[in-house]
Amino acid sequence: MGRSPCCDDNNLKKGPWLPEEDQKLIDHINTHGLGSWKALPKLAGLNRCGKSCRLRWTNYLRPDIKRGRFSEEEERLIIKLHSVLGNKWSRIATHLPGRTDNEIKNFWNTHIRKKLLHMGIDPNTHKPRTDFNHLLNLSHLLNGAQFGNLVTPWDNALRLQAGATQLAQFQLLQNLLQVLNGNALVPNIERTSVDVGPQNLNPLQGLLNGTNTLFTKEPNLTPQEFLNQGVAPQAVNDSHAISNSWSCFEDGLELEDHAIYNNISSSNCFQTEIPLPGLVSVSPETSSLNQKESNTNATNSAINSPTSTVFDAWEKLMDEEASGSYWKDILDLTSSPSSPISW
DNA sequence: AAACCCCACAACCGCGAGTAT
DNA sequence: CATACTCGCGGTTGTGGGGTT
Repeated sequence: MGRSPCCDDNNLKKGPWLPEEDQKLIDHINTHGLGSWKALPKLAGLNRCGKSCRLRWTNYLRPDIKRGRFSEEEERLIIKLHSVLGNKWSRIATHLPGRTDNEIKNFWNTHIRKKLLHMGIDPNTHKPRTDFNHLLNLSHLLNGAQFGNLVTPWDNALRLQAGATQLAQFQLLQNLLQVLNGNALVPNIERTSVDVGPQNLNPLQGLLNGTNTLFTKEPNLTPQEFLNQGVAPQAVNDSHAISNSWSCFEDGLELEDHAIYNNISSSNCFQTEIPLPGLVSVSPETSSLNQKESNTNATNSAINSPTSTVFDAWEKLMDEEASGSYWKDILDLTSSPSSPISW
């Protein structure tokens, strides 16, 4: 089957539309309604191909198009829909009255995508990014300390701080990842090293040498299994809060999308059937880190809120990280000689 | 003030699916 | 059934405007 000869005519005008052209198109459609796009240009007196006319109409001239900035509500909806439908912009657009697929696509590529990346979330998978370059970069400092090639005591202090920061970040990230993956919480930090053997006690080492990832796949647990493993009941409740928030969103989906959503969520996206744990650490080692409980409340409350999403938690985390107040307390704890952390 | 860079968005291109002949 | 054609979608590009150096 050959390609359509629709726009092969080189004499047809391309590029930005002039107001007169817009008016011709509008007048024609108002008078004759939508018919064959192929025939429209000639009938409307336009030196454009039908495809160009259709695009101009559907993306710009249609009277029901809502112009202007996307609201936060719309942005959240787009993110959620994208996590369910992927790059099905036309499908996503059907859930946002007055918005075109092209507009949503542009908004995604220019705003949301960057925002998610900044938050450490892979915009394609909606899971946390596996390329934590900043963590890896920091880990070089650790490696230096590990091999004893310190130059000055000041270097040592810097590396210690970097290491402590990384450990704290890793632990928190780990919990978040567990939440996002719908997995049980890791009881302690050594748990992540199980997959790579007892010699690899540094989780970052696994990241560096490729033997470990931030997404240690573990079996999903039922609420009862959660409890049996000693996870606080609150954690289970928290998980239901997230599930509820998702189910609210599900209500807004059409049946067709619902089927897709269920398919995705049960495989590699968000888990709603399996309860999600809360952002609480049960690690004996890290419990001392979490003594500064007030500092983690912001993150926890984000999860506790029935209307919050995982993205809220991430955003809060990143804000905390940026402000440094949260990490400062951890650093104060871990940079002391009696630091409970040892790799 | 000019040059350069970056960003947002409109528009284009190529492809696949669906439909008519 | 094969072919021709149209339509719609998603990826990509081009361009204008604003900000920065």
